[in-house]
Amino acid sequence: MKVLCVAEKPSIAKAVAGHLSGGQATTRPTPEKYIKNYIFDYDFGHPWGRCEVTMTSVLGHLTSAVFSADYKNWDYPPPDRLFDAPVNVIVSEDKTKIAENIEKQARYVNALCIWTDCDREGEHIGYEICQAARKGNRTLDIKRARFSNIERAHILNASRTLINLDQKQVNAVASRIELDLRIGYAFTRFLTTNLRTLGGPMAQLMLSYGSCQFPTLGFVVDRYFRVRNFKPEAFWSIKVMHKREGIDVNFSWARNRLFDRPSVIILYERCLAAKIAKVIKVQEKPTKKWKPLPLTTVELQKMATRFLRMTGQQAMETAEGLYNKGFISYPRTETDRFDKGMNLRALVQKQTQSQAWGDFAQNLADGGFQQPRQGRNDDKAHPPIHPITYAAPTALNPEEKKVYELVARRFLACCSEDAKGVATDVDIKYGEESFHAHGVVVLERNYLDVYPYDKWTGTVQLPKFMVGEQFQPTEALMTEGKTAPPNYLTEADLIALMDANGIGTDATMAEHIQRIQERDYVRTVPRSGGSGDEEAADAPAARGGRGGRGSRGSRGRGGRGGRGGGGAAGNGPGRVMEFIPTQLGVALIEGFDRMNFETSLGKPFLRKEMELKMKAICEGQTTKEIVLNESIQQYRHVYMQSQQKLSVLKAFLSQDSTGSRNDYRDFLSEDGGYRESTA
DNA sequence: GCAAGGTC
Repeated sequence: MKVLCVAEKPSIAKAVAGHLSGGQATTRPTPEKYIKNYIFDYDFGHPWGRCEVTMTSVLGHLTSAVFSADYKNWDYPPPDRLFDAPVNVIVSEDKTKIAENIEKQARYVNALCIWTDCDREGEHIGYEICQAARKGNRTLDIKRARFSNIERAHILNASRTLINLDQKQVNAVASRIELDLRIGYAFTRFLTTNLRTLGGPMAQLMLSYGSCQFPTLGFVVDRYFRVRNFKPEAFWSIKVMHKREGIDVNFSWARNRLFDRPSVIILYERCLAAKIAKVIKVQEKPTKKWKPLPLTTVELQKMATRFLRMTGQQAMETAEGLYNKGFISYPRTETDRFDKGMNLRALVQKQTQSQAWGDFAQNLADGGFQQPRQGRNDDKAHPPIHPITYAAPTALNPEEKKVYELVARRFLACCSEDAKGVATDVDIKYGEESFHAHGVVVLERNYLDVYPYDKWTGTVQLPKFMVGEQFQPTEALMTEGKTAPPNYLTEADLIALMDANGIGTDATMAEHIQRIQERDYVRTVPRSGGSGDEEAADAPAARGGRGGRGSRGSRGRGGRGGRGGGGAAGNGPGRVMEFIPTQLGVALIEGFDRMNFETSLGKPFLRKEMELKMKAICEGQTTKEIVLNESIQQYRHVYMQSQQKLSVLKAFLSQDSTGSRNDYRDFLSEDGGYRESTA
């Protein structure tokens, strides 16, 4: 019996061949420089038994969907013909050598075993491999291995419990490919050729539409309007401060704030009249700050943009470099839980060599090790991102050093203990009003020692208070403030939105963000100092107690998580980049919102719909043919509407090109309508 | 010249 095994990428082929052969595989080069064939013997058990094995790989997808040559021209046939033009699946030009290698190897074997990633795209790639192999051999027995990591025992187990390819998943992906091609090409040509006639800057531009890039742009535009149309509201509050044991204890008002000044004045004056505050509750209880979850791609990108002064794209390129050098595991994963079988202690041990975090790792190795928390996501294809082997700083360039450090520290944090502390809560009654103070003392920093990206804020120690005791507050203030607009989106925010709404995959999100910048739909600008916090500060409106006057208008800091706090990896505050749409970007989104009443291309719902349809195909509730028919009809309808109301879109864009000022407020859609986070 | 998805 002879078997051909094919993996999705060279690293998997190498690892699997290593395990199956017991390190005894013979390596042969192929015409494609990245790909090698491994030859060895292996006993698959029933039914194949002892086999001569050739193991090789592809590099992702082998094929691509293309229109026939009659549709090359942008003007004729008109773009809407792309909705039903024939689509051909061909081996991509840069993959012919790979396909030929598989075809040729298939001639010498009886069976084919697919070792692609166990996700939907992997299933489709598996199918592409089948097609290439069948060209060389019509009578192959075809199976697929199911595996989610490349631990030896796991791989050996997978090789003995082979399954069949899941044609439903293959069909789901085939639908996605065809729809993205038809819709993307049709609308891109439609936009570009029609709006070119406006002249001016439009004449030169490429205006692309894509099922991921447009919703990504939509998020930026939506936030832009929320900021622009924000109406600040004045509010008033009462703050009580008491100095004891050299500590200023700030008590916050149980009512937080009211938007009615006279009421606050009355309540405030009652407090002052009472003069004395009484402690009604003192509570001390243990508390902890949880260590982070194992690292996913989305999380890596969010952290890199926050703490490493990198874009998501740069972070991914750097992580890929580290992966290709064997320093870190595969960087494209949705999984935030480690497989129980993984030997994490051995990986911790490897980090003990580090100057920077070796001592911490040694502590874990000496008994401090704790099993990581288990997140809820598992893509069944890859483990969380973790260091594979120790990388000396001298072996890395500056970017790689930062990303590697992040991955290593995150991993060690995962394998250590939550930070522990004691929280103190003090409630007082001052007149008729209740106030509250909260303090935390950190007792054991634990993971925080290796993980400078997290801070345990609010670590203020409170002095002793006794229930029933009375005191005259050092100071009581009536404060006033204004609600402040939200911030424009940072890259981390944008990635989080895409993730929560299923726009793009972990491997492509950063590309979509880059693409809408290339297209001049959005730009990044440094965050200006002004806005930033949920609420603008509390300028004192009046003071009482024994205190004097304070300075006006100091703006509170803090608010949103993730600012500053880089520590070793450091990112100074004040260089946060924000995404704002260009007038072109605004015009496209708003134009589509106005043109197509029920299905706006700018909203993320369409992508979510496609996702649901793919799931339905996988679960057997519908078929590829039905989904393609439905969706093409739907998008053709949107296309026709867009064509009819082209003047609306043109109006938006010509305002842009003449440079006239728009008041976009009229066009703001009330409901955001999409999810703000996964939480 | 256009999409999004793999991977190098």
